[in-house]
Amino acid sequence: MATPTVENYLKALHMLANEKDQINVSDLSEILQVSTPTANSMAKKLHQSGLIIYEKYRPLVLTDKGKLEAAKVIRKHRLTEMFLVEKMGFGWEEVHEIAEQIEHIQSREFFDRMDILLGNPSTDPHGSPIPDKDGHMAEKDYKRLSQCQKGDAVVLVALAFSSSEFLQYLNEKELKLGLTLEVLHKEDFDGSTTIKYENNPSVTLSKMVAEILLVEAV
Amino acid sequence: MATPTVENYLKALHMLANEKDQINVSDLSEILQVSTPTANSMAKKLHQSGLIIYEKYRPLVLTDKGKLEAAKVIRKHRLTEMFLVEKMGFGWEEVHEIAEQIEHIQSREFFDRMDILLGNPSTDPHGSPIPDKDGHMAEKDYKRLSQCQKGDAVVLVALAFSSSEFLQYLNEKELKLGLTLEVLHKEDFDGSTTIKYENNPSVTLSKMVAEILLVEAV
DNA sequence: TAATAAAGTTAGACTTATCTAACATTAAAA
DNA sequence: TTTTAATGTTAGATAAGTCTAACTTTATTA
Repeated sequence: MATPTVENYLKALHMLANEKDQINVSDLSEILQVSTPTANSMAKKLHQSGLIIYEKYRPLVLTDKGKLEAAKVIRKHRLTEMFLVEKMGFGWEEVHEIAEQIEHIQSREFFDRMDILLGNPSTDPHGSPIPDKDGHMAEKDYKRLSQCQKGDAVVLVALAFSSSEFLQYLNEKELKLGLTLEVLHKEDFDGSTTIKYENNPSVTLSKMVAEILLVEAV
Repeated sequence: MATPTVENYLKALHMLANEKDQINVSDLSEILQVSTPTANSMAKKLHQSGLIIYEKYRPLVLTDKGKLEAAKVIRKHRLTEMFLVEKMGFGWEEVHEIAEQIEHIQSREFFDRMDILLGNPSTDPHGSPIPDKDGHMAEKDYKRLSQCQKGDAVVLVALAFSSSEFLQYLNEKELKLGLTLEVLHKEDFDGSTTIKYENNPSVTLSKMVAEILLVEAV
């Protein structure tokens, strides 16, 4: 069985693979907050276990086995986040740290039970897809709110980023997944987007924020 | 913060303190399945942290600080067991191994939430008391079924031992906490006890089993 | 293309938690 | 009470995961 440390490296590699086409040792060291020699020696170890392909001075590549193991960890993490929100009453901004620990629990039954109680959810509380038991993950390519035009009506379905600070910001604005957003105005000057939703007065979001909000046409 | 390993040592020490009046290094090594030198060196470390009193060749004694920390771990373990049974549908014979892992999660909020959802339970699924947040634990001194006389009617309230094999045995006999047991017969020869409960035909329990079943007068 | 910067690697050390082998002390038995 | 058995301790080794310092390779830029 993979140690919690190995699980964390696999998870990081899987996330990075979705963001970049080349994963360097330094990417790994940065995301996991360890020194490059540490990431390097772990890369060798993962290679020995057949989880990645590692060759000196070359980018890191997850093997199929590595991808599957990584998806399993991500599944455990996201099911946990959903469970914490739906069944235990936590806010979406509180669950990451706890799920970061619970994802390392070794018990198929425990996570299967969560899955059943949640009714086989397909996404976590931030709209990120939950891999199925075989490691398959619906990699949807959502549009960003920043790409929408004046007059568009869209549903907020996911977030491209979900730090607890950012989630708290969304809480203050009463922005939640599932809301229908109407684009009232797009400011060319700074790329900001003004929207209206629910009973709130219109709200102007910076370009940075509008790029994080992932939407689907109504 | 205590590491998971330290938490395990403290838990073991607290359990041992309730069973014996002297805790030797070898007791600790046996219960935790480590070598005596390992238990010895950990004892020195716990002493340094002010969690136990350790002197060469002397029995180990938990300090107040150590007792409190141990009680906190036991609280996390037992709340988890109760949560797994009451909120996630696990059988009482399945929860120990999972709770053994979850007890090391570092998040006050997580366990507080369990506590609230469970309505501040005072015992775990096996009838063992759950310490409160200050580490106080109701140390009830229940009578054993083996001490009951013919004609007694008692309620099964807790178990003095709860391995998954034993719990499975109780499942087969449909014995659960809360049941009222009538003592029909006591066999002097082998110390066995014959009881009747619910709609079952009468059942004879060995002396060994009757000593594990903790009861209260109806 | 040669010099410099950035990234990657090796070597060696540290910490935690574990082990075995050897030795010391206390307790039990003859 | 002396011998033997049980228990406890020390010393030294190991594995996982981490670090810093020094060196190598690849990439960038002048």
